[in-house]
Amino acid sequence: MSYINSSKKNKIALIDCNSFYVSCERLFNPKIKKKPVVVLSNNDGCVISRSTEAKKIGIKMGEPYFKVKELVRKNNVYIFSSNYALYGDISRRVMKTLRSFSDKIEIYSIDEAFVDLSHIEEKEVENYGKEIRKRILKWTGIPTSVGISNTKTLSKVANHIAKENRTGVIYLKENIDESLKNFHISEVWGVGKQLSKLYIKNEIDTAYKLKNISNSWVKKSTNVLGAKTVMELRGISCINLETEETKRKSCCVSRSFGRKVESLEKLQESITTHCLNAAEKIRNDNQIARSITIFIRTSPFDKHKKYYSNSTTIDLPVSTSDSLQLVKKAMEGLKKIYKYGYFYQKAGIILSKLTDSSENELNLLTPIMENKSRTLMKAIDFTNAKYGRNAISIAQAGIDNSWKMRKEHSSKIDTASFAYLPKVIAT
DNA sequence: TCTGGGGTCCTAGGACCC
DNA sequence: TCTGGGGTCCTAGGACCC
Repeated sequence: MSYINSSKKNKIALIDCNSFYVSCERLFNPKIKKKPVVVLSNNDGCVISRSTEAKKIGIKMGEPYFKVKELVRKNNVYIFSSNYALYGDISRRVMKTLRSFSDKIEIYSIDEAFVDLSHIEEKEVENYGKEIRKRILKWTGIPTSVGISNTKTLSKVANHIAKENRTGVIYLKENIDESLKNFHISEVWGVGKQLSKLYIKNEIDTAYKLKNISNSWVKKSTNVLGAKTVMELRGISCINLETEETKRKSCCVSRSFGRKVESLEKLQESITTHCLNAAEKIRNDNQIARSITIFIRTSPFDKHKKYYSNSTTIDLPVSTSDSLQLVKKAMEGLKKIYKYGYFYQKAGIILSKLTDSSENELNLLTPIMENKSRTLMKAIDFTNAKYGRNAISIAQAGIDNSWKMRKEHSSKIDTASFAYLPKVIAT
């Protein structure tokens, strides 16, 4: 019994770019259209984006590259190392295009966004979705899929279906149950590996069955997020559209090594580099950190060597974004957790307890030095922005590249550089 | 030989206080 | 010798997302 006219319900669209990283590479390389293409993660480690053709061959998402090398060779799959500067740039263009439709938009990740379509008339919704697709494709060259329904979770379902049956746009409003019956539990947004296992053990293997379990059972067996997912499948909106841009609460920079690292010295170099990059990132957002975590680990996959993983967190007396102070603390932390005799595979740092840097101006404990350091940091950031990342660094970061990432398949496209613009020859 | 990186949120349990 | 109970805050670890 409801007084609410169903047409008054929320309508939320999820716009998701198809094989986003692959699509970005294709923009600048027409010859790989319709061909199997794969983009690899940092260090050329795993498959993180696949074209439809590559999916058909049987290359799985997240699979280690070395395991699919044979498949790649046999099928002439085009391989690319990831180029995040390019993907970030294309992403901004896609989102800008989306904003030409509505301000009520939540940028959810690099390749997807929720848009509120509640104001669109019922009979126009699907066409509107088609128009969004068309414009993004025309203005940016990126193909998308659009799923629309009453809640975020349902629009995720709709989007998933649109991707699978290649219709481009799905407005899920009637016969939702039929769709949910064919929707595997593990594909539901918010249901990961662990929850899938739990649900399947309890004979809940489709979205439809999850929708119909009792509230008390979900709450007891999972947590509030589990309960929210169930409500959302019922069409009751529990997860709001976050249209305000928020600043990050922590900032992590970490990398696997191209080659295993044993010495403290090399770890110091990498941690210093990561720390400088993280500090620059938070300065860019006018933030300061109160806490810094350093972590190192050996490979969890190597069955023949002993595994070691450790981290330490240091609270700073006063929040800062000063690279030199942060690096000093990071080095202290690293010495605490470093153990000789291991072959390290990855190292990183996390800056946390981030706040707005303006908040520190009122803090009487802030040393006068802070002003001096701020001027220095500004000069460094300016120079690095102008002459390229790490144009100015500190000696501690090292110049020997032996531990740095592998990146053997880069397309080297840089949309911020004139040198990489396609050339047109007029005769 | 080779298995990514960067986030958020939730919760159990410990520390602490009265 | 006996050794409470309830509240809050914090954090590490886990689960999830892309």
